[in-house]
Amino acid sequence: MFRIDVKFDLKLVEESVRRFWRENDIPRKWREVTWRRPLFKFLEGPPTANGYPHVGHIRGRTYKDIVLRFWKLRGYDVWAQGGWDEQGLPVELEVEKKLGFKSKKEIEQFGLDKFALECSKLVDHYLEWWKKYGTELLALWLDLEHAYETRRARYIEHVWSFLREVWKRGLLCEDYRVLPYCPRCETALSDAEVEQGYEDREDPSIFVKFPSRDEENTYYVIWTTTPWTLIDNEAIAVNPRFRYAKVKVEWRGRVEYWWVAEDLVHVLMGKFGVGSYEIVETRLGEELKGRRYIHIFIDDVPLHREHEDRAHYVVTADFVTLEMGTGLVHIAPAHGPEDFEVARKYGLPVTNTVEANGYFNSLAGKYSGKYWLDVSKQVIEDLEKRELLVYKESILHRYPHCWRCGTPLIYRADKQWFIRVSVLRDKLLEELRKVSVFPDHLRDRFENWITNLRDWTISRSRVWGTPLPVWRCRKDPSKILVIGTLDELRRLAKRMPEVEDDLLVHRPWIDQVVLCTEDCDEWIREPFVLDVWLDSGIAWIASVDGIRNRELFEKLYPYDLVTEGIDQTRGWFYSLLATSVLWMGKAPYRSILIQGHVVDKYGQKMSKSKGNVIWAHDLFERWGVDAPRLYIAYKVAPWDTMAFDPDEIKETVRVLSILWNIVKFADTYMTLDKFSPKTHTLDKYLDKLAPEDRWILSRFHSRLSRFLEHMSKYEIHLAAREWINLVVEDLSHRYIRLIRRRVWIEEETETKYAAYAVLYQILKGTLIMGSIFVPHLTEYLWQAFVRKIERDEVESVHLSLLPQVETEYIDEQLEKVFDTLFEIFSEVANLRSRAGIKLRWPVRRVMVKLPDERLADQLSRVRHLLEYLANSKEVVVTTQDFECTPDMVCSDTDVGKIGITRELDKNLLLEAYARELVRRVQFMRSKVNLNVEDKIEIYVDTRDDLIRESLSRYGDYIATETRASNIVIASDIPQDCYVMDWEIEDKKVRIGIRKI
RNA sequence: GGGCCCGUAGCUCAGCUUGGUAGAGCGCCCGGCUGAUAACCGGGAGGUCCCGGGUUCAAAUCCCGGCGGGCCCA
Repeated sequence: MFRIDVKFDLKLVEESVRRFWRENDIPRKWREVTWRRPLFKFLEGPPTANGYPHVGHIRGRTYKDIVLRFWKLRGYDVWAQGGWDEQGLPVELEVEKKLGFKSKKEIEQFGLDKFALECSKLVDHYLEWWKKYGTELLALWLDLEHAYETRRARYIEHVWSFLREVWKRGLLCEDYRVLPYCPRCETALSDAEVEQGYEDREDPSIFVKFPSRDEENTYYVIWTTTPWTLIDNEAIAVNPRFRYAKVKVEWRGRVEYWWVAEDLVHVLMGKFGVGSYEIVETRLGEELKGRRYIHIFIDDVPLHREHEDRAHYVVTADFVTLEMGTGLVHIAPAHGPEDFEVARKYGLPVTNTVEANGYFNSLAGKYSGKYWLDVSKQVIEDLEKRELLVYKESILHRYPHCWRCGTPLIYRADKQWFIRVSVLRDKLLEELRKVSVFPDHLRDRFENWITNLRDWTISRSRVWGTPLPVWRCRKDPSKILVIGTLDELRRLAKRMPEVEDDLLVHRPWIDQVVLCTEDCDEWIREPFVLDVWLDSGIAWIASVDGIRNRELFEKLYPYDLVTEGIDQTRGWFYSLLATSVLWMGKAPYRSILIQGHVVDKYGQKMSKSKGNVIWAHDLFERWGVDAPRLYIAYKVAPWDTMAFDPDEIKETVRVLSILWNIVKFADTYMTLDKFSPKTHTLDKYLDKLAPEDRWILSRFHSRLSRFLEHMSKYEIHLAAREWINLVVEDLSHRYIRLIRRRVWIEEETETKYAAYAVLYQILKGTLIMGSIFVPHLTEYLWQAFVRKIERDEVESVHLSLLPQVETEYIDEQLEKVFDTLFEIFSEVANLRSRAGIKLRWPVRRVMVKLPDERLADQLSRVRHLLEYLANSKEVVVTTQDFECTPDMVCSDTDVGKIGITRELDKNLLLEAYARELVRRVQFMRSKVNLNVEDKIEIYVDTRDDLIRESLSRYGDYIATETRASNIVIASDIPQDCYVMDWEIEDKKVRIGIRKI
């Protein structure tokens, strides 16, 4: 099943590994919680089942998996329960899209019950994709069998219990508030939701004059970007401390008087194109207070006639600034939180003529029945006609949009349910400070958010969500009852639909539940559902059914880690914190890892409309799983934005193929030589280790140590880079190259087995380390190599343990010596290519001058390695300067001065020819597909004396290198030979080989 | 308007905490190896370290001010 003598094919590898895991139940064994080992407690942030998983999700889930695997390999049990977010606006919108609905009315016509069932069905559909591509295929071993689901009755009961607790503490409130509404979804949104939807938008920016009632021919000039709110205007606000000017202007051929802030007069008159003007009077804002104006829609919107006694005058407010506008702010109490506050203070009427769907109602007179955006246009037109529009332009600004459907939001006053989290601000900050935030520089943002925290609007006028568990007494609507559990509900129920629990806890069924108590014989439910963030926010207890499984809950809470995208600072990270601090008095997590977003390779946000989304399914189809995983792991820090370029995955494929080949190399020779780690233990060879063996041991353990260090700080990219360098640089480029000669020796030498013992141990460690990034390939190699050589090793690499860092192996100086060694080799190669001497041609001498005596001394002791690498007869390492004679090429480098001789005497020449011959024979061997151990006979036909001499002097060498039993110099080559004609430096040579 | 992050080779990113001659991978060009072989290895070209100022013997690195990109808050 696991063979390494085949072509490297990642997708086949993954396929057979998946089968192995399935057949041997490895993920379940991996997840097993013994309660005997320390437990790493992870709380899964539930993905919303309203779409297909894409590369952004895969990134986040790869990190989750890497971290979980890491702790498992450190000897922990891991708590890895899955979870799904299945309700709320996101799901409803997908269903609406599917059914082709454009408004909430259509849902009602369709039937709430049918709609709810459609929602549930949609969730089922997407869950399949999430389970397969977002989880199992990715090899994210969450427990999906026991995954928590926010639509289940058991889960919803926790949200209810939480709210009942909030209610008991007097923090669940009902009140009029000005809130952002999505007119498309016809529901209010929370601050957290609004934060996610700021987008640039072009709006009209208009300056309007309100006629004064007290002064002849005089106007107050205000500025607004929301013309439609003028309909519900009730006052003008000025800053009591600013000075205002009454300006005599000539406008459209008439002379009149305008009030604006004094400091802005010049700028504004310029903007309005008023040629000549004159300030005739100035007043403090405070002095303007109480002055009356004529409402500009007094005729069009009859309602305002009724307000004339108690509104339509100048008020003062500190929030008025001079940054934008005129220093006079129009106040529409229903359409701005600040306006609302002012209205409360002055007792102004709160007029709201706009319904939740964005249409003006019958109170709006002339504007009744129109959509707010159209009203804006019409207001501008009307004001223009009436010559009340002083100036009009447009403005590009950040405007809140619905986070799910993209519709611009409107602010309007309505009755809503709140949790008074604002009173908890300090406690939340205090508890947050105890949490480790990765990266720490994002802590400020989180704190900043909490510092500015406002009360949490939790009611939504929607369908598919956790119902607000509030019932109101029919006879006395001031009486409220909050239900915490289904048991309680059943106990008090007077009427209840006969449906299963999971439906009962949803609209419309729950709406039919009528309760009865001693106080009141008929309690009717408030028809709201809850903000979906409350669902996932309660996961810290609901995921394990904590109100019933108290013991388990207490073992898990608080969790060690929660990790999601940066957008969740105000989403899930916050809702977890708020609910937990409210209910339990502390944060539900010890650390949070905040992940960056994924953008496309041009740095553009991925979106369906742009068509640049990379779906998990396509990604895996093309690249398999391990290569994208390693790519994600090493490319950037978890918290950085990642520009995802699928073409770059090739790089990680290359790394993985190198790993494959290294193991294949080891496997080939270890098998050939019957290496056994039980008899050829590393201990046995410790005093026979070559310097390169001691070097790779040191390098491995220092890399392992840094790997652990990085992982503990969630610097996953740095840990991955350590591992990649271990594979590519240390093992492939260096160590294997250095031990090749030793490994090729056919006799059973101790030095060969020493190399095997070292290489084997390091490869095992490398596979275990790498298993957190590339779980499939490492498993495959574990089975194909490690478990072939050690049958009693643990059955899966994922059930093994990371090796300990053996500090006694770490020798920084030795590592430095080898770094220097390879740098010198590099430079020699450079000098050779400059001098036109191929590596195959030996040089007489390499001179190295190092500044550091100790380094020079140590390097000198491994100069035989340099002689081998550089193909030099001699390497001289000194700290003395040497002369660069005319027969040398030299260079000064970072490490020191390096020179090589370029004279080629006859001896060297003969050796060079021998190598040339070897190379050609090797080429021919591979041409005829000979195996490593096949023996051959070589026939050489040449008339060149030097080549003949080379053959006779280096015959043994050539024979050994090419596994030839004999070499014949002959002018006629036997018929059954494979023959090729060659030219070696203009010398013609015909070579024939045959297998014997 | 405020806060945070980022700006280094054609591309993706290290280096910056603790100043000391600018790094890697990919791509490109050239070469090697042919016993890891549809693999592996080496070399080269390529940079105004976003701009300007300051501190310093010395700045990619520290400080100040801009510019550009991203995120967040108002």
